[in-house]
Amino acid sequence: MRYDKDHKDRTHRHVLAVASERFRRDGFAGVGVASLMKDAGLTHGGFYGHFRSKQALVEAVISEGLEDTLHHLETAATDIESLVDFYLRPEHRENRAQGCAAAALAAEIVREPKRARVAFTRKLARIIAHIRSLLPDRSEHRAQAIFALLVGTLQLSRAVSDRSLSDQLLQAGRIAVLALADSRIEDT
Amino acid sequence: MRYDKDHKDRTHRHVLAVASERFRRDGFAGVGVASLMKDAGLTHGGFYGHFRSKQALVEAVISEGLEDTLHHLETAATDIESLVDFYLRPEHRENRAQGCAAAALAAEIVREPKRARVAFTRKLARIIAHIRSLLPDRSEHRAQAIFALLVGTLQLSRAVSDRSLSDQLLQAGRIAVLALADSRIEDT
DNA sequence: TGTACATCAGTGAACGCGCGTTCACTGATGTAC
DNA sequence: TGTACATCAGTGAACGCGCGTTCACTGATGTAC
Repeated sequence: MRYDKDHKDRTHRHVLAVASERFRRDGFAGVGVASLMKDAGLTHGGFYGHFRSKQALVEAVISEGLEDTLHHLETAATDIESLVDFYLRPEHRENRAQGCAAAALAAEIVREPKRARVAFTRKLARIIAHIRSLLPDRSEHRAQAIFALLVGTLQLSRAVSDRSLSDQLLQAGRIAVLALADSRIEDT
Repeated sequence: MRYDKDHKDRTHRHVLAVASERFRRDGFAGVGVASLMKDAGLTHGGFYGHFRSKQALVEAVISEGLEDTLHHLETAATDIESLVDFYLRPEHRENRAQGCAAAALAAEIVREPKRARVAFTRKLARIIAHIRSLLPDRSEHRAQAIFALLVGTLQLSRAVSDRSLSDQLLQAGRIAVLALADSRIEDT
């Protein structure tokens, strides 16, 4: 079956998008090539027409596959309050696949080769720059701490088995982020 | 070779301890039974004399294998400043295997069965209770946010490829934890 | 005290299985004549 | 306009490999007589 000129490109992006969700839900090691391609509506053999290896896919997802989520966060968070509303809402906790990649994958990215960690670092820098732009004093340190707090809060709220504790953690994170954003404390 | 009465018990605890380190470094999926037992100085077949399955080991590590680390944190952190000194020091960032299990494994524990998440929740509650005892106002919310901030900061500082950014993140986390601990903001 | 036997933690070959990867093939459609 | 051929994204059988797991076995030492 011959396809139109940009068919392969569309498939490539589709596989990347599916992988991006599967990785966030099941981890890099938890997603097999065959299972991934099945989710994408294809068979496993075709994978290698799009990516050199599974490792190459992991790196492609980190450097290209998370663009939409980042964009989503950048547009949804127009001030600190909308940032916490967006990030710490229960639906984000429940939906790892479409959620923040840093919260889902940071612990695994540690084990990836330098190239992948460089790509992750670039994304992180963009997020922090965005948060910084929402802060009254444009503090870099404060922006960094706020994002770390968001990531940690979301992760703990997901890992915990007790629903009300999980809700409490989200609430605690919310209050602390707002406190940090308002804080008058110097950061040097 | 017949062994003395508590030999098997010692081996059991030894395998548990080795697994606890390997899991924190390589993730649950990244540690094979054979490789684990080799690290413990044994052969793979013997594993099943100690644990019903790899899954049972994962659950055993979560509910029993992290006791020493928890104890370590509880004794090292006698006030908020020693807590951040202990948690956010570069050696902790570099040493995942002996470091905080929440930072290393929270993102993976999400995928574990309820039983494992219940065990994790208990550990987390103890940590938070300890942090709470260090706070001037004994605020639960603040203690929760502080631990989330510590976890998120450590993870991001580990994932990032740039050394000076990583150091900056640790520093930003430190300042923010101290700010939160001092904060006069109400938390209801 | 000496000998035969029981014990049982640990060994390592073997199992089925799913992994990542390769490759000869398919077949719908664009192109050449 | 009709026919022969080239193209190439996607197919699926097959590969070696390491996984988790099983099990018959080993062999040092405690126990029975």
